Amino acid sequence: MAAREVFNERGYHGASIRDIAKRAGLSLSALYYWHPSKQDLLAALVEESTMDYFRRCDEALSGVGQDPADRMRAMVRAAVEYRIERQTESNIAAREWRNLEPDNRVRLDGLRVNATKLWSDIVDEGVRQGVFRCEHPKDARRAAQAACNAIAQWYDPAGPLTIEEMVQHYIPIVMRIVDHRP
Amino acid sequence: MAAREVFNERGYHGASIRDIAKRAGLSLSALYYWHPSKQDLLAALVEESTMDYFRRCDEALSGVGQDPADRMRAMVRAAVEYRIERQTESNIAAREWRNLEPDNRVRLDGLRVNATKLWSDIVDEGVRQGVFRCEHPKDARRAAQAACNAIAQWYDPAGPLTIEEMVQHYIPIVMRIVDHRP
DNA sequence: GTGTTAACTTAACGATTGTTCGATAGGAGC
DNA sequence: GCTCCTATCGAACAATCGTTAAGTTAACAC
Repeated sequence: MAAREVFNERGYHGASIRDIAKRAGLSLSALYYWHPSKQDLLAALVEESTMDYFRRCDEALSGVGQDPADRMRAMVRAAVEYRIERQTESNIAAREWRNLEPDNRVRLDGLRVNATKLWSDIVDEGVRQGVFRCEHPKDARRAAQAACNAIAQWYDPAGPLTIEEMVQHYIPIVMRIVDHRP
Repeated sequence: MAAREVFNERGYHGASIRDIAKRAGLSLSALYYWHPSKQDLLAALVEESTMDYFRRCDEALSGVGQDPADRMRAMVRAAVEYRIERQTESNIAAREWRNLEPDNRVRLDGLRVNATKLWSDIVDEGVRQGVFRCEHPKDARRAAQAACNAIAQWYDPAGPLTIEEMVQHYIPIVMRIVDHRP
């Protein structure tokens, strides 16, 4: 989808449907034959990307045991990989969320809440077991998510850091945020 | 400035100059009498806000000694206070940075680099002295900044957390991110 | 009273926006 | 040969966009 590139470069309102069509190698009318509206282009993109994020996290957790530390490590891996591998969509979803029309926003907010709950449950269980000793679990969770989310804003695929290195850097950071003590 | 509200609600391209004028209680032409262009409205807003951030950080650091831990705590306080007290401008600057025209962007990028260097210098000095033991200072700095920056995205002034509580929550989080050991 | 200036007004400018319409080309089925 | 359907085209729609021009009002200086 070429809408991805144009939305990323110019933002939702800054991107014209003519730019998108041109980038896709389609005429204006041909684009409308395939997609009903500009809003639908954004909603479809955000939905696919958000579902991909949730699915990655869900699968990562299903492949690991019940230990909160293990689950947190799996979660960070999934999150870091997603933010890098789906960098463009991640940034569009973050920036253009507000430009979704109410129906789309409400529907997709559900997905977002689900994903955040995956983080919360791990932190809460770790605190309950006493292996995470952070004083404020909610803020620890927010800090951990924010650190991972921000990767999409600055990561340079042509830079020195591989995805695996990023995962290995961010796992200890997040473990310290939740104050993990084995 | 009413541009602040409208840019925040609709984004730069989504906000029309007519909306901004109406919100300011001005006619369209009266707005143009006071401000040369829509782009100038955004640039002025972002510049003032970014300078305020830098000034707050700078003053916080000048009021504290050379100990990296003390300096980091002062920095977190300044950052958290800024993200809450200037929440709207903070969000606009973050989201609409890309919509600054090249001249404005280049000029303001300098400010942003300066602010980031304040963080880097503290982390680097802490690592040099051995009081911060994080393995990857650059990523620790990025995580700390991201955690503080994100506050502007979710903080609710009508919610249960006061500014001072936020400061007290985020100082230990950041100290753990840089792996401070006294 | 005359001239100057600041602070607006109404009206319009050309350009671009998202979207739609009717025409048409080409292939498949019969 | 005829019909149907998919995919696309060029052209146009009304609306809105950022910006500007020209005229008006009120206050003040001298």
